[in-house]
Amino acid sequence: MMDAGPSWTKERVELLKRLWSDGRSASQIAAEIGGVSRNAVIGKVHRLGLAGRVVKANGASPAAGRRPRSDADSAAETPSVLAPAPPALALFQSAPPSAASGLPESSRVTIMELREFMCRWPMGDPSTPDFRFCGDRAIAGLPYCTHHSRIAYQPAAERKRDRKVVGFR
DNA sequence: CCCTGATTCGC
DNA sequence: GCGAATCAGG
Repeated sequence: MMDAGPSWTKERVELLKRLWSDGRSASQIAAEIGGVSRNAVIGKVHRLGLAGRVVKANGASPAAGRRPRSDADSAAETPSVLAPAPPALALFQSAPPSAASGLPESSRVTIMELREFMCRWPMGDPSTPDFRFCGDRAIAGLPYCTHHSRIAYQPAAERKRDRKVVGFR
């Protein structure tokens, strides 16, 4: 039989649509469908016009896949905007600089900005207005992002002794 | 570093 | 149409 590669059959497309609308990530869908990469899934999703599950407020993320491989323009690249002064919000007065250990603390959102797919790891004192949630992309089915999931779900064997107070920070 | 989706473009 | 490469961001 000349069964070429398992392309996007109607069944596979329907499965894709279903999983995508179901909120599964591209990589998860790719793994579930099998035989395709997450890029393939994303590409197909876009061609199907399914992209943009999340309604962004105001085209907040225009930047994405440019392809600088064309050296032609790379030569004429203009550095332009240099970022001289980082705002450096001094958010948590109780947060020492000891975060140098590599603590991501990337996004931080208020409870109003918190979405289902965002990490609910509490950060700061809940009794103060500075209180935020981590807000990173949560692992599907879990309330936390990958980083905080590792903290929250430590194997008992590993945290036996080194269990420093994880405290919400 | 892990992940996420977005985009471009050679095939 | 397809998806790897690449990008930006969490």
